[in-house]
Amino acid sequence: MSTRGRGLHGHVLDTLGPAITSGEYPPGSVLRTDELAQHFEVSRSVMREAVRVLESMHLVESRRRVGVTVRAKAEWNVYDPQVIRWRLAGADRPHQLRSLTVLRSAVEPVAAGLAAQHATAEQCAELTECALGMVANSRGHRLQEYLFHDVAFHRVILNASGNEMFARLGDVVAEVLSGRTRHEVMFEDPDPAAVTLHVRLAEAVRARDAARAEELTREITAGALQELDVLAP
Amino acid sequence: MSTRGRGLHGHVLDTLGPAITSGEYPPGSVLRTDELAQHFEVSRSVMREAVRVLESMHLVESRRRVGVTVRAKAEWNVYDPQVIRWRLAGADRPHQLRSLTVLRSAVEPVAAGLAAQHATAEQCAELTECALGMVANSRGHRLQEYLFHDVAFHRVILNASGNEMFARLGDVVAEVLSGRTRHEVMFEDPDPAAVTLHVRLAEAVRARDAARAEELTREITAGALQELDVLAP
DNA sequence: TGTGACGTATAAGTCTGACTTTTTATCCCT
DNA sequence: AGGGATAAAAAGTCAGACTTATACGTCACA
Repeated sequence: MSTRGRGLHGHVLDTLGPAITSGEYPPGSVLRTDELAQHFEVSRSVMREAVRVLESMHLVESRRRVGVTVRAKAEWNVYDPQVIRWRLAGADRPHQLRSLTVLRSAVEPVAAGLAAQHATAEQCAELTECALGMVANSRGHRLQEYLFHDVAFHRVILNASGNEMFARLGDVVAEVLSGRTRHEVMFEDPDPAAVTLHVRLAEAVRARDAARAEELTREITAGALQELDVLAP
Repeated sequence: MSTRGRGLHGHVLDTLGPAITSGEYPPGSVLRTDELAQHFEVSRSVMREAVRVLESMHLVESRRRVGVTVRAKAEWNVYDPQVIRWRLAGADRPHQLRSLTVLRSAVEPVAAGLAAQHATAEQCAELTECALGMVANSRGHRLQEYLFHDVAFHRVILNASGNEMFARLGDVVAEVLSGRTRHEVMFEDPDPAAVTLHVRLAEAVRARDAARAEELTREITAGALQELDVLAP
């Protein structure tokens, strides 16, 4: 998924991107296009295209007579899904996971409130379906199946909010949730309280109760934050 | 600011990017690199670099034997500052402004709460300074000066939250605020209630009162949303 | 000794043309 | 009509030559 071989420049990015975001090339480092091209055994044209992409993500800055300079972390386009994926795969994964979870705790409650106002009948149906799927897979170590429905649930909420900025966070939430299941210690079944909250949230949206939907989502994201505190001190 | 002449490919992007985000090339449209290169009177290499950047923003998809296809709006990286700027300059500016303001109403209250917990003494000082600047310029049609302090105020809050995802929304908030002053009808002095709220928010952060900071920011963003409702029906 | 003008080396930027690869559409044969 | 060979089209890749901006060192002059 992350590595779709869409050409040589894609392969270069898949190596160089993580190298930069992981700090292998610290901010201020100067790279030279020619050297990189040799190192990756690609032509300068391909290398230049890769550098342009990194530049558009504000990871690097290219200046004449100087080279390609790695920018300060504070300048990176941290909302770029590609950058998020690179960072989640790298060393500061825990830190990144926390940042994103805090973002979730801000955005999702408001999104849920809007979803309660704007969700179509179809979206309400999807929501209850996902919630039921979560319940059905909440026991017996069916983590993959549970995750699938959990991700789908939050995606529907974000989409149903009717706000495109919220909707585009679906991928981010998916990464956070799946990352939690994949990498962190999560051998046990999911918290029953969380499952119940999702079921009640689906009901609240169906009932057009925006305030309740918002409050329930606050509890869900608060739980996610708390869980993170337990796992990563 | 937006058009920094960082080369020919930058100039191409400044034309082609807005053309795509404004719907001049609707989703599904197929462009050909060679034709575009001729049209912009640049070499294919330059054109290819521009296309790569657009591709990294998920605005287009490049496929062999087909061409460069404009992607559906739902796939765009709408958090990319460049994309945001292009869209704010285009036709669906009102829609975009609303989306971003809703995002603000979700993020800023939580950010303010965190800021109250983590702000340094220096940041607290900056905050009160900005608030005073707003007060000083809240009368007498000093809109530019008021805007300057308003933007700085919200930037400090987002930075002080200690969350990098929030911090990177500083530019977005700046665009929204300055856009409001620049394009919309805002000949009158700013709402005195809003000014007061900012002053009180600075106090709340200084007093480490997270709950109050969050609530005050909710009122501020609610006001911004309401203002938008009045101006754009 | 400090300072400013000047020249030079360097690395990115640009262009061109030839070649390769992938994918799609067409055509032909069964 | 269906399926497989074939051709065409567009992106992808590469190599090499040239251009341009600019950091840095040098040297003359104050």
